[in-house]
Amino acid sequence: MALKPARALRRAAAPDEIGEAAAADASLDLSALTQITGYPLRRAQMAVFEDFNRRFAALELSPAQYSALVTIGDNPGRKQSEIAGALGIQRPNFVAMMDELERRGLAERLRSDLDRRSHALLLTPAGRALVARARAVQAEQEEAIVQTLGPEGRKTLVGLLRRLAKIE
Amino acid sequence: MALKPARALRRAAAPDEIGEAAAADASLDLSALTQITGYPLRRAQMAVFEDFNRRFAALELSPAQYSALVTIGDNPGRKQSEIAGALGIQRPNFVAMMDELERRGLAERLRSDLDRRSHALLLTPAGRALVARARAVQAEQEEAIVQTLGPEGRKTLVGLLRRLAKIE
DNA sequence: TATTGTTATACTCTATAACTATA
DNA sequence: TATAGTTATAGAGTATAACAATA
Repeated sequence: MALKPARALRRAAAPDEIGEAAAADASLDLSALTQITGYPLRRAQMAVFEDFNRRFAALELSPAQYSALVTIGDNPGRKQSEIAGALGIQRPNFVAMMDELERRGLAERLRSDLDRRSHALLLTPAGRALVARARAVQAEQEEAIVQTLGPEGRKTLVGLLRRLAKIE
Repeated sequence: MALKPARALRRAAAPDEIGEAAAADASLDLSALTQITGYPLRRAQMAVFEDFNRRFAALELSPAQYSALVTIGDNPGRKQSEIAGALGIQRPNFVAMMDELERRGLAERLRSDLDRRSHALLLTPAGRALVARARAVQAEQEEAIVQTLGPEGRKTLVGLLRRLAKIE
């Protein structure tokens, strides 16, 4: 279903903005991990996604659902397998997500006339309205990251991550 | 494509940077996702962990197991709950991991005399030998990242990720 | 009463094989 | 034969409640 409400609500009393996990035992030596790329990469991803879930609890959108709706909205009429493939989601796993988005009246599948095997994906008016609200919430998270890293830091980070993920 | 070709061919031109989407379908517009932090952060984490798994297949070590062994080795005698907490792993989930590391003769649990509820964690000689080999493999992955981002790029990335994850 | 390790459990994510209907 | 969508399923990963032993 939606996200994990318990998990999102659990962090309601957290003091800071974005995650703060491993500080429990400051006397522990984690230097061998914090110096390599993979460990802070994983921790940062967890922190940002946790923050995302908290901000998007009211809209009931997971990161994957947000990425799907935005991609459908920017690429209307594309095949289901094209959307899934672009997002790195296995085709079988994308079926349940589309079922849910369709059930909530946010997106729809239209059978193509040219190739009746495929489904053309579109946003509904309600889906477009939700995406508009969601983009505004997302902009707030991005602004929070700017507060932490500075505008240049954020931009540098995104560029380095894109090169590392080979998505540009 | 089939129903409304005009809309299907529409391209939302990215105002900011490059919009040339991911590898699978180069014509898909993912610019709304690649410009925000969360999406490339997730994709980069997936790519780095996939590369980690390939490199560590021979040693049969997952990223989580590597982090546990390194942390135990750098903090011998610590309580099981301290190691788990420092790594952001729930205590119940750490039990099975320790069972496996112990079964493979890499780590051991010693009952503390001071507080007989707790287990002090240590590496075995075999565990220390494996960690030494694993650190060398890890250094190779880090060098591959330097090849992609440059030495300065890698260092900058790790620093930004640490600040974002609030670990230090 | 609180804490440590543990068991049991459940829910999400992800990966693969195989089916159907089309091509 | 091959492809798009689907079903079924299995495996990780991660979350919480509750229990026994110990403090």
